[in-house]
Amino acid sequence: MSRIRVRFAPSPTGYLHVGGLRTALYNYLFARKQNGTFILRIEDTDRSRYVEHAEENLIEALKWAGLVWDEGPDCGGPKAPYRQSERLALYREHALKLVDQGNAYYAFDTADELEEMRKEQEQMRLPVKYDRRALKLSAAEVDAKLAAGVPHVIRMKVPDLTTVTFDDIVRGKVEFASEQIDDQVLLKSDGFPTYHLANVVDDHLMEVSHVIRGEEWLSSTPKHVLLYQYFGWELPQFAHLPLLLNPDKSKLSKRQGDVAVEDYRAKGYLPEALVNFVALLGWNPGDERELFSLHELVNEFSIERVGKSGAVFNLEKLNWMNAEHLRKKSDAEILRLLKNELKQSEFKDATFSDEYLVKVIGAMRERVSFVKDFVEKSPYFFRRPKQFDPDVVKKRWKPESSGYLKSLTQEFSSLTNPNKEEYEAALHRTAQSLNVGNGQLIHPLRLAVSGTGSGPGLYDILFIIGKEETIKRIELAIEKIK
RNA sequence: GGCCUUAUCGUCUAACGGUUUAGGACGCGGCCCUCUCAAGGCCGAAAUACGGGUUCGAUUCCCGUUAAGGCUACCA
Repeated sequence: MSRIRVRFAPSPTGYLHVGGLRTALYNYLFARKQNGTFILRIEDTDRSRYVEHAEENLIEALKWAGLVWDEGPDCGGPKAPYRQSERLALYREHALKLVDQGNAYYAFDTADELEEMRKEQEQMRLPVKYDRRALKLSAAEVDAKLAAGVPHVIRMKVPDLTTVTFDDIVRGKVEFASEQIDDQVLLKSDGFPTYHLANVVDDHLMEVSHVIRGEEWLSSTPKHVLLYQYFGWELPQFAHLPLLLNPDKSKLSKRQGDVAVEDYRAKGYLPEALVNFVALLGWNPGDERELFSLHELVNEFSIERVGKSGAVFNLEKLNWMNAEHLRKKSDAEILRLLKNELKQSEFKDATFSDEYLVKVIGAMRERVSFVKDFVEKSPYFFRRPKQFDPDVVKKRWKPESSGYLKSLTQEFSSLTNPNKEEYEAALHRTAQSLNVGNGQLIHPLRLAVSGTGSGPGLYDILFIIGKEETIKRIELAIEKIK
């Protein structure tokens, strides 16, 4: 049995698409599970779409997600180079070989001529396809044009009247009539290969055993199969993954939301959550578990369980999953993330001890979905309330409240280093002496110290901000009530 | 238009012909817990696109219809 070798072969368009992340992830999981090799190959054969720093962004996003490759442009490997723009001679050599064998031919048509041809075909409601006009040229004419330096491409010659068949791991047997297959350009006039040629040549030379890619490639797979046959190479196994969809079921794209991994990163999603989420878009373990670490996914993944139908990218479930992954983290991990978050917040100049922040984490971890929620949902742990929620004020601050709060400050003042229970006891005592229900004190007090009507248990808040601060905040609130 | 692919709750999905009154999760609604908000627990509404076959029996197999998507470049 030959070694498992798979690759993720993105074109550097400037960012990593979440669909690309899913494809990369499945390749990675498949390789790791089978003890195979995961290769990163950059398909930069379109000079007109060159984007600066695209490759760095791609690598950055992949690393952020936690994926690690064994061979690639950054780390090298036995089949280097891993950037197609650095392998041009290879493609030319192979294209020429096909011409020699009669499986490909030169064509000298201009872009305008081709466009006109297509227009006519469309008008006559014919399938749009290269009409092989270049094949009418005699050998002498071709040589003359070549010698004269006329711009040209090399096209593959698709056989007539045959059926191209291949087995796809996710879709089963797929067939195409060769009449439907266009004489695809293999080598462009700028000397660069098209995807089809470069992809086949590289996959063979890099000994790729399984081609796992998006469904958008299914239609061009017969061209690739033909090329393997022309070269006399063994076919890899193909697995075409279902597409990731917009809410309207079209292929996931910009315009309808965020598609770049970096967008999700910037919005505060955890890499574990994004990875877990996209893993489940088209694959499931067969039982009812849904929460997985990358490591667990490696153990559970099987390409046979990949589904066939497209999956809508559902943000709400991603949000839930982010909360789940966040809550699973240790205090120490969240502390690191929170400190980082604080540095980018309005509190970047304030300092808080780790001990203090860990208390905040303990109080808030069941109430947040994102790290930034610690700051956004409970800013009162980092500064005094700036304003008091008007709806809550209306409901909780009655005329008698300021008197109650005053009593509370007196009671609290007598406490030394109170813990949660002592705050609670003190509040109960005050309520009793005032002859009112605990709620008459709890709600106004919560509002006074936090500015809002919701959050962790009141005594947790008091304990965290401390006695001096509690009393100060109550006093400031009393001013407001007046 | 042509070719290819797909089709279970709103969404992600389970069910590899019978154990199914079609299961789980997100979201949604209700209840419990409770100082609030969450978390948690319980309950609920919610789906096999349609039509033919095959079979003792179809979500599951076959055909057709419909719908959706992908591809149809000297882009990947």
